[in-house]
Amino acid sequence: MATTTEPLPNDKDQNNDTNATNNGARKRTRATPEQLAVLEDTFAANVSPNSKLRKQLSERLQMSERSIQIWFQNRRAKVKHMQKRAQMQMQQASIRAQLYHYHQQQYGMQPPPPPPYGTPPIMPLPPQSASPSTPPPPSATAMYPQPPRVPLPRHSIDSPMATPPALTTSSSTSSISSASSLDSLANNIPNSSSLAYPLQDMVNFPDYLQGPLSPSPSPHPECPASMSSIPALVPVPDAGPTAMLATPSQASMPGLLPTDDILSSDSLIATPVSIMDHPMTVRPQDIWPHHGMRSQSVSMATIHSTPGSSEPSHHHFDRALSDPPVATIDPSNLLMNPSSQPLPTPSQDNTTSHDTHPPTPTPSSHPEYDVYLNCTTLTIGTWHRLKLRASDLVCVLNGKNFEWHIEDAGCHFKMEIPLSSVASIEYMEDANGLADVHFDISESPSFYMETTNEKTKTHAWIQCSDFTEGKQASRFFRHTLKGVAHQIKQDLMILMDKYPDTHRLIRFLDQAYYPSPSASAYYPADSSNLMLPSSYMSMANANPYWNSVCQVPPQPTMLMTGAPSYPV
Amino acid sequence: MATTTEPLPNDKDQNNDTNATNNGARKRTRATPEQLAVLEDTFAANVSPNSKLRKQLSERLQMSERSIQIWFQNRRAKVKHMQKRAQMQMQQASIRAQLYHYHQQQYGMQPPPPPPYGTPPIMPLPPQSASPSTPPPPSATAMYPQPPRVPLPRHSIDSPMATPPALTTSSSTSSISSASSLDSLANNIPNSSSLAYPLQDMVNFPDYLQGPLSPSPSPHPECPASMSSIPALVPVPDAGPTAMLATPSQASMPGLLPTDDILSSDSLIATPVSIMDHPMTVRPQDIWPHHGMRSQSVSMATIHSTPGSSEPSHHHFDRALSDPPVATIDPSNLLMNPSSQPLPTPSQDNTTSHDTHPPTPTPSSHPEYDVYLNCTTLTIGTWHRLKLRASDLVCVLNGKNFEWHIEDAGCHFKMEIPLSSVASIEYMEDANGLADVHFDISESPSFYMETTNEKTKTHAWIQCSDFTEGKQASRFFRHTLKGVAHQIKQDLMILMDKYPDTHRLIRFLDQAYYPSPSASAYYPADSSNLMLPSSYMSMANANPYWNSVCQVPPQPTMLMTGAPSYPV
DNA sequence: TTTTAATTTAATTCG
DNA sequence: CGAATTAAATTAAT
Repeated sequence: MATTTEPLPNDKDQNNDTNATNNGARKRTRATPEQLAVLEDTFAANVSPNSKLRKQLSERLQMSERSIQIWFQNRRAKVKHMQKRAQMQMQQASIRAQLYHYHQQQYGMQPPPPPPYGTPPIMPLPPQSASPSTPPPPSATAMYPQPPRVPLPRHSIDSPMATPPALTTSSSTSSISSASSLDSLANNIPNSSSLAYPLQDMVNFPDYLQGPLSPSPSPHPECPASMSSIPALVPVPDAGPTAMLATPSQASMPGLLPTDDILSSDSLIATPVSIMDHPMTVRPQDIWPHHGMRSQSVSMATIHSTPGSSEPSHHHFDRALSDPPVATIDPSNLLMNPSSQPLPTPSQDNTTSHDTHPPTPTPSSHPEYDVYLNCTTLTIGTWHRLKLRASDLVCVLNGKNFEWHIEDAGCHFKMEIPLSSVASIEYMEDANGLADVHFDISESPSFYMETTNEKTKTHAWIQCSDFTEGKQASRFFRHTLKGVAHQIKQDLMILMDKYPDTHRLIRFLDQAYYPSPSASAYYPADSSNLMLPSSYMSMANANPYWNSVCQVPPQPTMLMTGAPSYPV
Repeated sequence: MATTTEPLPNDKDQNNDTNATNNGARKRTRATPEQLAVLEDTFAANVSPNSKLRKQLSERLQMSERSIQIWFQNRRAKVKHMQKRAQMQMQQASIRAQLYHYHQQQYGMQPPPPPPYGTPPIMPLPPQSASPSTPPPPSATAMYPQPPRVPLPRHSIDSPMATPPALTTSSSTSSISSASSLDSLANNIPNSSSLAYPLQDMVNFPDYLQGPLSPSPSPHPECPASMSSIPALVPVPDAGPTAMLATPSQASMPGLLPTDDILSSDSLIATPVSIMDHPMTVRPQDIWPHHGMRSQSVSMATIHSTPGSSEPSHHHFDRALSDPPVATIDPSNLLMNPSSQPLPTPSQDNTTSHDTHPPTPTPSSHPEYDVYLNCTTLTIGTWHRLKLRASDLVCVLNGKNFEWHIEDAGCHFKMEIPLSSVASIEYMEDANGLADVHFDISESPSFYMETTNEKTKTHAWIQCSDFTEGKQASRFFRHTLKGVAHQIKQDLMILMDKYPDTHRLIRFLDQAYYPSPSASAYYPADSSNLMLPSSYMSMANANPYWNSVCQVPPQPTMLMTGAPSYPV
């Protein structure tokens, strides 16, 4: 009772309920910023720590294990909730896009003006979706300050060809404007009666499209991409599968302590965490109030399909930093891309994900090895995608492209970055055993979503518009993957091994400090060397949950710091 | 969709997982109040219905069988969890009692003041157990609103005799105050240094005594009553084996439907329920939020031993409704009561419990027959004891006393009610095939706990303080047994047969209504007559789990209603 | 009001 | 089936 410094464990059984009377007087213990920093940092790498890690956190943070557990529960719930909101926005935007397109086709006229908030009145939507009692989700045009608009080429909105709803292959292409310009345009159009007729008289929107907007307790809406039965209505998610996670350190959180010994080794490797069933789609500012920048959400999606091409070619739209790309919609071609390519989700059996994959069903037909980058988070601008379960985020160098795969509520998205457009890849490790890998690219990625032909049960990728919130991926050309340091470092080395031409791109930077002394207590003095893929494999296999939450293998971080093994 | 009124509650098969993405959007189907009422009512009589009964419930409640099953599982787990919590409180109180007593003996001074919350500072506890981030568990004295305190006779606390720790027989008797007075006293004493010395330097508390207070991962603490190795430390559970169950109807739940046809006959008699390993110790408000009254937990136990008497005599303390009894402690005599009387647990072979027992090993040496009252619940005030397994609750008229036996985590308790103090026994049957038997008594019962001499392996009953939560048994003189109607009715008839002088006490009241028409679906038209003990016997034998959860035999309830068979 | 700690309950997984 | 865990929903404190 006298000598010990602080590692006095908490009374592991105090949590057993304290309120003896169960009198609802719950006492709230607010987490201090320091505690929060550690918790968030841990959450960034492991959204569902096992009891051992929780115990370590408990000791470190002087919180009860119960509180730790509850914090993580609530944290996951929070992300999930955000995702739900964001997805609703996405679908609303999608419906608006369909509407707009339908109008284009049917009447060759300006689309009905969307209301300043929420859903357009022409939609047979329940009033409460736009009722003031339920504040409309901070969508897009309403919530975010409009960026400086670059005048758009008029032709992009001035070709209202009255194309009939093409249910079959048709080369008709209706160009529409990009989101912000459309919105600004639409907002200036009075809600004329001729445009406000009820659309549902002609079009029966399937339930799942009205899903989240319906007042009825409809089941969770399906992915609107698998809608081959209604080819004219192309849901083009616009807000996209925006998901997020950032570490407080990334967000330049003030008062952040260099907490580093969270990612304990053995406790992490053995965690049979349950994999969350929902991918996360949230906006960064919902989770990280420290993000000063507010991204701008957009309202209208665009699709550019490439008929007949089994792999969509890269369309490098003319773009500027402040000018979203302009694409065209041709719904008639949506199902013309029958290359059934299931989403590569190596993390579902991702115990081998560190290994080079022999020819696997990949989004592309390149014979090259796929190299997977095991990461927890993808960040572009302030848009984030958090990997809570295996399929939420898959980053792979596949042939000549980097591909970021995102699965959200059954919808598969991806963006492709040609390796040729990558200017540099920077690996930066922090003191917490985490690392960022910055991809500086020279042009916008290409965006795709997967469609499912429900008749043939085949899948196809169709190009779509930038699905990141605010189309940030079209403006910010630095993509950052965040992951466990040595894990992603190894992936990079594998990458260099398989793709020697990346040597000139990759740089390993030691951002900062070595692990703090206290970290040694958590990282056992395991001096095992950096494992090469062959030996790494077996280790990964030891934990079937390997990639699901990007758990860290039992390797001391300090071995990862210092000079890069592959200086280029 | 047109005719039915409203009983189309939940779409019983909507849960077939619409989301193809296997995003396990766990659909939570919340039970309606009506469903809950039925479930709780069923649970009150049968905590583990078999599949047949579950199926009936499923049809009746429009819930899936799976949901029914899960509900019961969770319900059992809930009770069990409550029990664990309550027992830990009990043990904490016990430890405090020991501490206090130790102080009394060692130093003849006031006990160290307990801190406002949690464990006293003299305990070797890690600092963070009192850190602000982890608020200590609110102990009984802290959480419960203190009742109006009745001034206690000062002598009860003014005899701080410096008795040395009596490890052998000693007639020294140190009087201590009752719980509330002790707490109030202790709280007023400043934490002077002379009292805050480390006690463990002189006394090695066994691990199981420090159980919930210890920072070490101690295993589940044993019953503190079997501690003959440390005779000076007499664990006197104070919160006692509080357990509970009440039916929603008893708790005057609003919106309760007269559901009555739950206790299906054959499905009940054949249920091979697994017997839970833990008795239940929960507080009523944990389970029945409808209980308006909040019991007051107390902090200090008292013991009054009766040296040399093989059966403790009844000490009728001076008591008032708001004044807990005051007793004395003489730990030297704790092991002086070597009548090894195993707890009579007739329900372990209780298929014969309806029969008159020939001379069995009973707590008393009376030659009279023991008559067991098969019941599910004992209720005193808002304190409840639920019988989940056989030994959890045994109610027996044994010679001249009613005895309520309670076994909790290896600890045996009982309270004795002299037959002479019973003013009336009322049998009231409800429409659900359950019945309450109200015992109105004229004085407080006597309370005992069983000790085990670990050397001789003999057991002994020592008198202890009221172990019901809040010492309600010392204030409320109506004891209610709840059980299966005709079962307990028969027991009463047997009782009257064996103890003719109880005729004047027992009254059979027909509380209410006949079973509702819908009940006929669940009570097969088995018009078998009220079985007399002789014929009843065989039937009871058919189910070895007969008494463990007080399952109801296949007898129509309506036969039980109506005029009492033994009008007095 | 929003955020978040905490509770309750339905459901899942594993042994 | 139970134990442990988790998610969904809710409550309540901030």
